[in-house]
Amino acid sequence: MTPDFIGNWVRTCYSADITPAMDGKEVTLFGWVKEIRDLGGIRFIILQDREGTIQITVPRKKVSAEVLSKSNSLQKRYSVGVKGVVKKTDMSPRGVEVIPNEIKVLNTAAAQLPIDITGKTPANIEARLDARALDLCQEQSIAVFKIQHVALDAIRSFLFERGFLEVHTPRIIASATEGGAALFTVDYFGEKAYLAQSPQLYKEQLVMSLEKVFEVGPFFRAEASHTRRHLSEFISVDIEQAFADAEDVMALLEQVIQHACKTVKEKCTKELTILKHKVEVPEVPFKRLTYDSVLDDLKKEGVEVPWGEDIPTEAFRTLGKLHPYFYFITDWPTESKAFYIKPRDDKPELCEGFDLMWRWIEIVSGGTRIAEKDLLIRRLKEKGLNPESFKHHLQAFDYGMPPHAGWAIGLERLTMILTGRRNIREVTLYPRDRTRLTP
RNA sequence: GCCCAGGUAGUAUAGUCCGGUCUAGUAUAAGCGGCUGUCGCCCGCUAGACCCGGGUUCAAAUCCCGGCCUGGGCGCCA
Repeated sequence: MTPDFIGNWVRTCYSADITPAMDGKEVTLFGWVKEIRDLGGIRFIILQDREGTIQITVPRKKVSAEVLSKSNSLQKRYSVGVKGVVKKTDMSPRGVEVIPNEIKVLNTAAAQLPIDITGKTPANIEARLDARALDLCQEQSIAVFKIQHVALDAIRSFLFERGFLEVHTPRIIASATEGGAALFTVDYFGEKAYLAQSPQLYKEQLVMSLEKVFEVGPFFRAEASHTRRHLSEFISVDIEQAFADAEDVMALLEQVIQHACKTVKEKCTKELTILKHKVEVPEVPFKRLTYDSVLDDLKKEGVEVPWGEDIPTEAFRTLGKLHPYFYFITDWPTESKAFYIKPRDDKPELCEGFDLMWRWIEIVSGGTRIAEKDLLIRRLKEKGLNPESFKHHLQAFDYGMPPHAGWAIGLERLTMILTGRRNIREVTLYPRDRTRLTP
């Protein structure tokens, strides 16, 4: 079939914009055939676009031969344009339908689709990701990414209003930022380079000049994780603030999270309905649990964690049952956190690092950073890292590094919470994990 | 890196434990035909699958071994 030309057609509205009040008005719609229900003398075509669906009703005896033959040639996923008249009716779900005057087939599609787009036979995550471009056409997928967009937009506006500047630090770096986590290597004109696992060191340097910065971008970790909450490439929402400590940025963070939840709840009612999910707006301040109190609570639940060690996932799952929403864990042992987290002045074995938890999942980590060069060098050594490979970072500390603090939100993990999805790959357009590099 | 589970039509599944009426069932999708108010439309017909290789056996989707692939858990972390 030869596709029609789009010509001078211009979309007048999205499917979702059509209301019974528009009865009799002519509209031009673009979209895709989602479903066809042909009853013989009357045919219903469900046209889908980004904003939803609308029923195109084709009564055989009341439309032109041209429209009848075009509508007859349609199949699922055909890309089409429809010019027609809105008709108010109590016989369609939204109280409206469109009677077509002209139909353009802009492109065809394979008859047998790799996944069911009507949702009658839902595909597994593997089949969905293999056919991701098509999978993303499903209204649930669209809802997920609209919610992510709204949440990120809310976070950005919130930070803009509080004087944060958006920055972009390098993805290609010469040495590890944190040690530990594995890095992807890159051939940089014959020199060995790495993909950044975090903007940590750069954003810290920027507080000397721009004072309050944030960055939204992808970062890379070459950990061979096999879980529902890890990706090799993930989006981090990072902030760093001069003349601030952990308490300051925690207060900012809980407001950011609250604002994102509130905005999504208000603006995404349609998407949340599609996903059958409810977003609860958390009250601030969030609960603040110290590492020591967490260990005590776990002990009461019969879970022993030796002091000084990181809390294992199983223990976090227990903790998540005790605290079923957002909560902070503070006062971690200095040794359990990264080298740049500031030890407490009064108790150096504890530090000013914190995690923001949601049930059993860590979604944010942050803290007061070390601003004093000698202490930073000592901490590097204690962590088994070579200060020499951090010399370019360390030099910044010779020029008036202010006290500062910051955090990093895992955007996909936040999106999981806001959308109720249980697999991080569902909330990632094209996820990269241990075994998936395509599509 | 370690551990567990699993690969049956386009998709999702039953059957596998305990080998044989499995000539592999069902739903949905697809193709053809029918139907003027569907909204998971309905009805009839058609076509469509046991991951690969080896072994055991009279007989393997089913049991054993190896491989490949996938999902999940742990560790690590966002």
